[in-house]
Amino acid sequence: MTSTRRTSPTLPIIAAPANIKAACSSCSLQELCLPVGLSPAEIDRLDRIISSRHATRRGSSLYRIGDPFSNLYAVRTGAFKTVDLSEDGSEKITGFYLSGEILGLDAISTDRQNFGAVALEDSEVCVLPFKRLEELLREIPALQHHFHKIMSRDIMRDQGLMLLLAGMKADARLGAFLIGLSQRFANLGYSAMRFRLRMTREEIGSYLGLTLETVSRLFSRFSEEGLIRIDRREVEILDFTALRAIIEVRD
Amino acid sequence: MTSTRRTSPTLPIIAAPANIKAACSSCSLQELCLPVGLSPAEIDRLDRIISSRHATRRGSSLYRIGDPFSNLYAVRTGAFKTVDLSEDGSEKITGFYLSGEILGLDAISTDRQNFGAVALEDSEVCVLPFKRLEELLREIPALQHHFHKIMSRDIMRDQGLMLLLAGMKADARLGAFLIGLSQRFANLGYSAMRFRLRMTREEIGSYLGLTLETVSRLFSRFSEEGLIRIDRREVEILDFTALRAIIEVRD
DNA sequence: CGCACTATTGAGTATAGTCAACCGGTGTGG
DNA sequence: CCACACCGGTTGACTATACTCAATAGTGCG
Repeated sequence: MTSTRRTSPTLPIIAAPANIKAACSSCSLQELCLPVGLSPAEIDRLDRIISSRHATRRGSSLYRIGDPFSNLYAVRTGAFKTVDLSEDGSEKITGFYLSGEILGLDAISTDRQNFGAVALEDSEVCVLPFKRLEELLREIPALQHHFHKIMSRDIMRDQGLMLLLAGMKADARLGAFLIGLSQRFANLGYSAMRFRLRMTREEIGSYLGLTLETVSRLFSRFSEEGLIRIDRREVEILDFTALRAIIEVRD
Repeated sequence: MTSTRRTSPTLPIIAAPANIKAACSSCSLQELCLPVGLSPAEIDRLDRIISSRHATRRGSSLYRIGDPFSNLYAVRTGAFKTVDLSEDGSEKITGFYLSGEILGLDAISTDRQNFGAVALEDSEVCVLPFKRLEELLREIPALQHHFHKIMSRDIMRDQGLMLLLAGMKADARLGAFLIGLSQRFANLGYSAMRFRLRMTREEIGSYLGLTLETVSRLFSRFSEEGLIRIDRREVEILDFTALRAIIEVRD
């Protein structure tokens, strides 16, 4: 909504010049991203393999389905969606990624991108050359273990979503989605109770296996019931407990 | 649920004695499991960290939710399901695991088992102490990369299931399930066209987000339509192409 | 032999999907 | 600068898909 306004049409999509190259050592996401638990010296070694930052404009692709895989991407600022395209052209959203989260882990197994990554707002990522990262993992046990935890967390999260999709009714899905977003924003230091959705109703529906109409109706219902306040994409959670209660009603 | 009945109370669940300890070097799953692409010398080193095999009787748990995490498990023979228990006692199935597949990857992130693993038939696993495995990954780049691929493949597979659950109708879900099983059996060298289901209709339904009645009705319908022949748990795929066609009708 | 479990099938229902109209804000072009 | 078109969102009416409840039958194990 608003972000388009802020978007300067002249901003090119380029790797950032070397002088503003990525630097974990000075990054505010240090405690959420790859460097967790590393010593300053180790962070410095990590810094050295991160070739560049990369800006992606809202609506543009960071990578497309079928692209050869060579890098992982750590979201620095902004937000992304990953999308699966079916033959008929319709797209399904497989995930949303916020600051500190890693994109591209699924491509390791296939050496090609299996999904496309599209920026939901003007965003910036750190480019992590995977080959060099693997070398570094061999040398820094703490980084190795943390990387395994990151992949494992992805598996966990996906399984959580599977449970949600397989077992929950529409209202519980949307409730769980809001609570999940709330927690992720809280982790980033933002308010857990008030945040802005980065995606449309249609994108939420695609992700949750619902239609945009159902999502819209549920937002209205939650609002009437006093669980949330919602104005366009601004969400305020008014009754966190009641929202949690909705998702417990799992068959 | 039911499984308690069949479990013989006398067969102990134990680590196999040392003389029949796990040995990748002589395992028929070498090309599907961890050792993919390793030299004989490297496989030997892998062998040395695999402390034991472990037999699990049909219906018994390999591990339970909340167990501390220290090992991964490679399925050697048999099949497992992983289950999530909700407070009210109902269980949801998050995955099925056949020979050569790795159990427990989600627990790396939490240091505890997030799901329970229950044998669908009398089964045997190789126990992989994760700490020692990580050490070995640091020393054998080929093993490291393959392990990353295995984790990545898990992420891919989960995302595939998410797409299925979020976007497909009941018949497409079941069709995709059958085709997926068929491919996995084919990988193991079994027939792709004829196999035995290891799980009940209820377990399939739980996994696919359907009721057991819907699963049963769909099997009947597929059967009437000449797509498959099914007798209890014996499945024969008669028209693979038509089955594939069903799952394309997404959205 | 009988019980418990698994599976099949039917009838009625509820949930979410489909189709459609409408609204408001935003950005574009006359 | 205003009008208009477009996109995202809301709401309503109707419908279809899959769920619930229920009855029945076949298997396999104790």
